[in-house]
Formats: sequence, structure tokens, C-alpha cells
Amino acid sequence: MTDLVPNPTPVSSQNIFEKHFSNTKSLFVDREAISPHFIPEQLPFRETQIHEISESLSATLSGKKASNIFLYGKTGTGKTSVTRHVLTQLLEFAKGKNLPVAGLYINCRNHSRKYRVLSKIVEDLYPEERFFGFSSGFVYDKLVDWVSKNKAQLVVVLDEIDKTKDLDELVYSLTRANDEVTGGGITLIGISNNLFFRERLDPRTKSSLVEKEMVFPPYNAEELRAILNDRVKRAFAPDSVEDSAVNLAAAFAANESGDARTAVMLLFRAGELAEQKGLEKVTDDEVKRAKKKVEEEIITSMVSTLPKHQQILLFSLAELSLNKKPQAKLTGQPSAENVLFSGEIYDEYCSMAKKLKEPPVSSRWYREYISELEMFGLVSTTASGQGFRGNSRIVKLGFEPRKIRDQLEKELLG
DNA sequence: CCTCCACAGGAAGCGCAGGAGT
DNA sequence: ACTCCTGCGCTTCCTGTGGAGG
Repeated sequence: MTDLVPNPTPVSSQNIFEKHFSNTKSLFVDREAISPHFIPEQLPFRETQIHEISESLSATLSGKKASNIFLYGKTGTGKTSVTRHVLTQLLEFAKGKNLPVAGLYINCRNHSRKYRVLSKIVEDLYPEERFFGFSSGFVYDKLVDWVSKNKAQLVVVLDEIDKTKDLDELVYSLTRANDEVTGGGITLIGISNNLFFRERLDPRTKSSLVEKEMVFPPYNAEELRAILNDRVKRAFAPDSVEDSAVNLAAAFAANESGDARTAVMLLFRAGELAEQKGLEKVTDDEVKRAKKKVEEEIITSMVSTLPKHQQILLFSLAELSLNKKPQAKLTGQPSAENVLFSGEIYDEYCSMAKKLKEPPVSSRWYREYISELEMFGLVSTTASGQGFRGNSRIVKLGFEPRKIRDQLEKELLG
């Protein structure tokens, strides 16, 4: 083997791969099983949903159109996993019995318009043909043709359906297609994690899309623990994760969102951290550190994807809270707290923007920015209340000013 | 109590980019 | 290729709100 590298020049006493190689006894036996995309064949605590959906869809097996279903629930509650699971089972079964049932899954985040969704459907139905630049009507006819010709029951899953711009027209097209096909039918399954989305639907869209509906509740700590334990068994080597670590990860996730995805993610990261340190077991400590790390990553990615002027605003905010000046606007008691007024932040933002040769936005829009940053959890605001004049807001950074400033410095100046 | 201050946040409207229809 | 339409980001204008101060 060494002959392949005839004369390795020793650069340092230790090869850079040494530290990666020394951990040959990995804590993981199957990383895939703990990745966010993994869909286990058993979906615990979702038996009722699986049962209901499959019962409803079973109509397609006897050549009838099934009721359109609308699923909603927060992220990581298993909507997508359950639906995909049921759909693959349905298609497998139908294939085995040679029944004309077809199904496809579309994420509306990637196909945000009616035309895109229809093209995607048709492209999946005619895999050999391409449909670039054909009219909406042509694509629609192709869809109707395919269903009629095959006398097929087509199940279309529209995930993140709230991302569709012209949903009313899309639903109308697809339901109208049902009237036009001669034999066969189209069943819709809509998935949304926006709980209020259903209320905002056009009444006609609502009545055709929501023939049946189902709520996916968040998982509680106990359920999350069971889910995590199952994943741990698949993904980690035996006895390499402490029970308390699993409990902690479950508790964190349950406390925040009841989101299985973040719980799984947390444990995966904890595993990586433990491995890096050459530990034999994943403990509470790693879970805590993983949580901190994940949070920091979220902040970093959030901050860097912010529109430029919100970045400038955050930067000004960080600067101001770092060099807290004597509270000029205070009329009352001295405050040790690092309080920042809406007005002074806007002033700082304006001068900062000018320094960066950017025309500052209006104060009205600045207020809108602050609200948006608050929604992201990057800042928090309180009413000024007693001791301060006027009806104003006091703004605080949600995270360490120094970190935010350092990152934005790179982002804006570097 | 009234007035002023320093904002909050609603309403209307404007210019623009990009998609749909022709 | 060309208009037309529409959603989006934003400005302008405005009314509302709560405390300070006379």
C-alpha cells in the first residue's frame, strides 16, 4: 500500500487524517436511520391516522374515487411520513393485484403555482415526454386523457399546500377534471402545517378540498421518547446512548414544539459530538451541547438569509447594545438594564445604512421589520410603560449581541 | 385636565418584476 | 413579442395610545 505514495514528505508529526481515523469504533451503526428523511415502516402513535387515511383511500382499489382529505398539524408531527407511507403501501398493493391505481407526491414549496403543479403531475404520468412551455390547457388535457385512457384512480398528494399561490384555481382545475374524465378519477390529499390556513380558504375550495379532514397533534414527551428509543435502536450501537440523554432530548423537543424531527436531529447531533470527543456513550451533556449548537446554527442561518436591510437593522441593534451609552432618553429611574428605544434604534439604523450607501427605509417600514424580527425570535419587545415618556417600544436582542455583530460584520462589510 | 411627545399600527396607493393571456 | 394583471415591498398619510409635564 505504501508503494502508492513513493515519497511521502512528512509535513507534521501527525497526519491530518489521524484524528478522524482513530475513532474507528463508531457510535453509529446506521446513520441513515436517524437522518431527517428516514421514514420508518412503523409510525408509532399514528395508527389512527394511518387507519383513517388508508380506509378512505381503499375506495380507489375498487375503482372509485376516494374522498379528498385535508391534513393539518405542526411540523414534525408525521403528516408527510404517514401520507407517504400509506401511499407507497397503496401503490404496492395495487401493483400486486394489477389494479389501475396511481399516486404521486408533490411538494408545493417547489411547485408554487397551478401551472407548475399540473406540469409536474403530467411529467410524472408521461415519464418519456417533456412538457416545457406548453400551455396550461394542453397540460390539463394531457392529465384528463391519461386518467381516462387508463381508467385510473389517481391520488395526488399536495404537501405544503399553503405555499401555492393560486390554490383556488388549482383545486378547481383538479376537481373539474374529475367531471371531465371518462372512467377513473382524481383524489386529492392536501397537507398543511399552517393551522389557520383552512379558515382562509375560499368556501368553494374548502368544500371540495376538505371532504375529510384530520388533525395531527404534536407528540408529547412520552411519545417522543418512544420514537427516539426506536431510532436509537436502529442507528446507534448497543448501549451507546444513556437513557437519560434520550429523555432529555424528548423533553426539550416536547417542551418547544412536539416536533419529532427536531428531537431526532438533536440526538443525532449529540451522537456526533460524543463521537468527536471519543466518548463511549452519549450523555445528557452532549444533548445539551447539541441543543445549544443547533440553536446557534439556526440563528446563523436565519441571520445570513435575512434581507439586507433587516441585517443592517440587526447590526445597528447589536452595536447599540454593545456600546450602551448613558440613557439620554430616560426621564425616570436609573436602569442597569440595557434598554433600547425604538426611536434611537431607527436613528442608528439610518446612519448605518447611509454608511453602507443604502437608502434607509421609512420609519413605518422599520417598525414592520422590528415586528418581523420579533416573530423570528431574534429580538423581543416590550411596551415602554411607566418611567418613559410616550408610547414606545423597548427592544432587546434575543441573543448575544457580540455574536450577531461579528457575523453581520462579515456579512455586510466583508 | 389639557397638550405635547414619541411612537404604534391601519389604510391607501405607488412602482416594479414576473407570470399569464393573446 | 406584446400588453395586461397581480403580488410584493415600500412610502405616505393618518388616527390611536399612553405617559410626561405644565
